[in-house]
Amino acid sequence: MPTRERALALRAEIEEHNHRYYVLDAPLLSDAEYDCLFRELQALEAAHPELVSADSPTQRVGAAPLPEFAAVVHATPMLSLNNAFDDAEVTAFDRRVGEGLAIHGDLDYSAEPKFDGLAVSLTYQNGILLRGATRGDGATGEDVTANLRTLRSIPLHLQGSGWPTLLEVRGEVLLWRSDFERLNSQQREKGEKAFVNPRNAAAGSLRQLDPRITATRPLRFFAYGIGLAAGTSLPATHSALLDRLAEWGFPVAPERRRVKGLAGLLGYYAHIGGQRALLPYDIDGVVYKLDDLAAQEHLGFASRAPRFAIAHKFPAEEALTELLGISIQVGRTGALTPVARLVPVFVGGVTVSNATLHNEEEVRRKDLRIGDTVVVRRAGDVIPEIVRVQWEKRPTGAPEFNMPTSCPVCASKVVRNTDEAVARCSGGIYCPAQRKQALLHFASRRAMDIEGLGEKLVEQLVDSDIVRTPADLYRLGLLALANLERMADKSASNLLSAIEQSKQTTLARFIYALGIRNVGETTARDLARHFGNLDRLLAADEADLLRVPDVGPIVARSIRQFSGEPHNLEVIEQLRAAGVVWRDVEVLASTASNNTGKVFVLTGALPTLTREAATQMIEAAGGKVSSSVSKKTDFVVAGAEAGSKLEKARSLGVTVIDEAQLLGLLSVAQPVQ
DNA sequence: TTACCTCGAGCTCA
DNA sequence: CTCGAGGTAA
Repeated sequence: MPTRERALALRAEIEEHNHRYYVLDAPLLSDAEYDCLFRELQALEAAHPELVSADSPTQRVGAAPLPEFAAVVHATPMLSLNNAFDDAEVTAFDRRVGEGLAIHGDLDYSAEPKFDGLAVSLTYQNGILLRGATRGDGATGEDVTANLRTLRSIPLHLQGSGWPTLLEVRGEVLLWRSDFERLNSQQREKGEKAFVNPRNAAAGSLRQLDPRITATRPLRFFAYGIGLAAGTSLPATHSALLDRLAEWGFPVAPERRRVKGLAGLLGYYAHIGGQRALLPYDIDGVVYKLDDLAAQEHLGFASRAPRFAIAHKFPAEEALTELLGISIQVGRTGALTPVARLVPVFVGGVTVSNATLHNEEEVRRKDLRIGDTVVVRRAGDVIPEIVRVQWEKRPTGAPEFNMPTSCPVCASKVVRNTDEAVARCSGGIYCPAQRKQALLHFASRRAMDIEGLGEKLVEQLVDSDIVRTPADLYRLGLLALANLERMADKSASNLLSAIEQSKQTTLARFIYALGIRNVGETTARDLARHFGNLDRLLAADEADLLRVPDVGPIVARSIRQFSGEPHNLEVIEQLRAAGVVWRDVEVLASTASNNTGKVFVLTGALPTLTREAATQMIEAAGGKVSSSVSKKTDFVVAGAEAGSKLEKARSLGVTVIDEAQLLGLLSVAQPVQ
């Protein structure tokens, strides 16, 4: 057989066995027989490098390391699902779906386990794996193609036929528990650190810059849906779509089922719950999706999650531990937060030793006392929470918790407004804790972006009284930094140059950096845009401030309080004197105000602009971009394959425009900065 | 909130 | 080798 044909045959055969092993879980060959084929192909390709192709199974061993991961903008955002924690919430979901579709009687759902891994997106062009990306914040993720290529359960090219020319498959990367155990014993043998749970091990493996390391980690993939498909028609139901994905070579959960109505959903939940410990991988619940894809489209999305699907989560794992004490954290605004210090306990896959208690009321309600035995869980997957106290184990004489009446850091009086739950230290800038937080905020990435000024450094700078206000940062010299820990020549000069660089900023960033209460990034931008320069903002009275879009009485009062404080004005003067500058934003001209406050909704794929670019342009012109169509929407910008938003716009009589019309609208108001 | 990866640089010991 | 900072993910 000619070499070329032999290579192709070997590839096909190896892929087939990969598929049988990793996807169907039904191998035909022993590992040794498989290795034999694999080595033959490797040898062939080594002898004939021109035969090597990116979709050859030998390429799964991992390409050369990358300097960094590139950003990937998702064609359609990778949203998360709403959660249901009990039967009542599932019942409500089923009722909402029925009402939304005006259907009485049982609905058909597709139900599947909810894998505990990381969400990824795989893009195939003409059947070839083109790109793999992490979910990121839903809009933008990271390009981890080289790493995902090494997963044998991910097809490098699609099988079967009838696949779209452009296909984006979404699914979960995870480790099976048995593979995780094996990986950890290998790690220990090599003298490296073991991972604490399969999810983190999978996440860590995927974030390796060197794909050759990823290749040695037994990661798996399960597909659960698609983000995009162009060039062919798809099945009418989600369950048929999953079957189709299986035909194309993707692993899909064998536990998936079609179920009918609420009873079917709850029955499935109970069934999978019973199987949970027997499954080879970790799951944290089950997912229900309305099966009919057209009906899904009809229901559409509410804010950040689809209306047609929900995750029914298993109850969070709980553990017993002891409350060692309650410490008080002082925030940037002086807010005092009680934090439970716990005897470390492993729960929900991590070791928990702290849990925020939010405020005094919360501690009272749970009646926590030092020395109590408490039930701890991780609520909503992440935040540790004290569920309750085991009263019977309470040590005798344990005193009630009281919020301190003076700040634990600066001893200033603690005040609490009658209508608020939070107690605050009244020390303001005299409180070192508040100063530290204010400085960290000032230096943070979204504010002045002073790289290298982190927690430990701020701690040292404030404690040694080298820095009291943000303006002091700009007076720092090599000498002042000389005696600090971990701050030798190189670090010091890097810090100074980062501080120097931060002097060039924007008005919006600067306003945000000031840390005015209730003024976050968005409000800071609104203020910068409205007033155009800082002096006008500082001189504004409440009435002026209320004219800014989205500024209400509370925000207006906070700003007035800030600018009425001479010390704040002084620091601002010092900052300007030190050379902090920004280009004043021109107040939008009257022609531009055509778009001011107008609400745009983007739907479908625009011919030339990305969603991000369109959003930026609209915002720069004073408009707003919203994710869902309502009566308040002024324009719906529709692109190719616009879906339910377009229908909704028509039914509400909202003006629908295309990209060209959008550009026309915006062109009268060119972005100012 | 915790766990993980990665980087640059400081510290430590030969 | 260890630390601090900065990033990501759930």
